[in-house]
Amino acid sequence: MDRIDRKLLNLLQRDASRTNASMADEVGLSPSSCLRRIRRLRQAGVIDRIVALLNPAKAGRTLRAVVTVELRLHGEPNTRQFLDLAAREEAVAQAHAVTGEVDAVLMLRLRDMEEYDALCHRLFQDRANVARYWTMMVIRTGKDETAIAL
Amino acid sequence: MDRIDRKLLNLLQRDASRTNASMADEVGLSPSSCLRRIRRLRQAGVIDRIVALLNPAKAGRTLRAVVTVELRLHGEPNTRQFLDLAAREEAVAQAHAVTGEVDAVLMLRLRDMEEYDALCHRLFQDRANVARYWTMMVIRTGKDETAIAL
DNA sequence: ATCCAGCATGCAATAAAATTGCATCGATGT
DNA sequence: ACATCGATGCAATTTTATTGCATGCTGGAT
Repeated sequence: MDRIDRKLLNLLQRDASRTNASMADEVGLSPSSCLRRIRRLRQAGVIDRIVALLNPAKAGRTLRAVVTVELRLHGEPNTRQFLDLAAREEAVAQAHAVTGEVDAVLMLRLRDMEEYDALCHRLFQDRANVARYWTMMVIRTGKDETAIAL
Repeated sequence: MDRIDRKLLNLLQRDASRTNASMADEVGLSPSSCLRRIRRLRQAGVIDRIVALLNPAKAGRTLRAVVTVELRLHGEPNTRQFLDLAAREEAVAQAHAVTGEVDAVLMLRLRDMEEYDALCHRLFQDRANVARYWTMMVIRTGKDETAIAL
C-alpha cells in the first residue's frame, strides 16, 4: 500500500467509471500494472465494492432526517433487536448503536412526511422497545461524502 | 422510468462493476438496449456517479461517531459558516444543518481517539461558534447503505 | 379505425477496453 | 556479488462496450 495505491484509491473513490488506461496515465503506470494493482486492492478487500450513487432528488427521496432513540430496555440483546428492526426499513440508510445520552441513531432518507409518520408508527410505537426519540430534520447538507480519506 | 429502469438502478446500486451483458440478461434485454437505458439514466442525472466503496477497517478508519452541535450564534450565515468549516475536515463524512434541539449534526470517520481529540479542538474550541456539542461514539452498525430505495 | 411519428428494441459489425503471457528491471536478503 | 520475489512494460488476445440499421411497438392525430 504505497503512494500509488493510495492515489488509485482516491481516484476510484471519486469516479470508478473511468477507464483503467486513463487512471494508469494519471498515476504514471502502464495500463497492465495499474490494472493489476487495482485488482489486488479489490482482492485484498481494501476496495469493498463498486456502486452507483443515485441523485436523491431524482430518486424521489430528498427529505433526510437524523433520529436519536432511547430504548426502554437497554443492553446488548435489546439494542440488537432494535437495530435489526430498523435495518428492515427501506427509509433507514444507517442504523447505529451508540454511546451517550441515547442508545441508537438512525439516518433516514424519506419521500415525504407521510413516510416519516408511517415509519415512526412502525418503529417507535406499539410494542416497540422505544422510550423516547428525537427527530432532527436535515435543513441543509454541507458535506456528504462516501470517500474515506487515506 | 419504468420497471426495468428501476431494476437496473437497483442492480447498479448494489454492484456497478458488473458487465452490461450480465445485467441485460438479468433484466431480460439485449445488451445494446440495456446499455442505452443505463446511459440515459446517467445523462438524466438519476445516476449521479459510480464510486468505489472502501473497507473502513482496511483504510484505517474504523471509529465512527455522530456529533450533535449547538451553535452560539444561530441563523443561516452562522450555520453555513460552521458547515463549511466542518466540511474541510477529512474525518467529517457528513455535515448537516438540522431542526431540533441542536443546529448541526456531523458524521465522523476517525482513525483513533487522538484524531477525535484534535478534531474537537479545531472545530469546537477557540473562536469557533460552538456553544456545546454531544458526541455519540458508534458501538455497532446494524445497517449502512448507500442505495436509495426506489 | 387508420395512419403517422417517435422511440425502444435486437442483431451484427466495429471500436474500445480489459486481461494475459512473457521478458525485464529493481529491491531485498544471503 | 548473487539469487529470489515481486512489480513493471509491451504486445497479443480476449472480453466488453458501442454504434448503425432495420424492425416493431405505442400513442396521438385525422
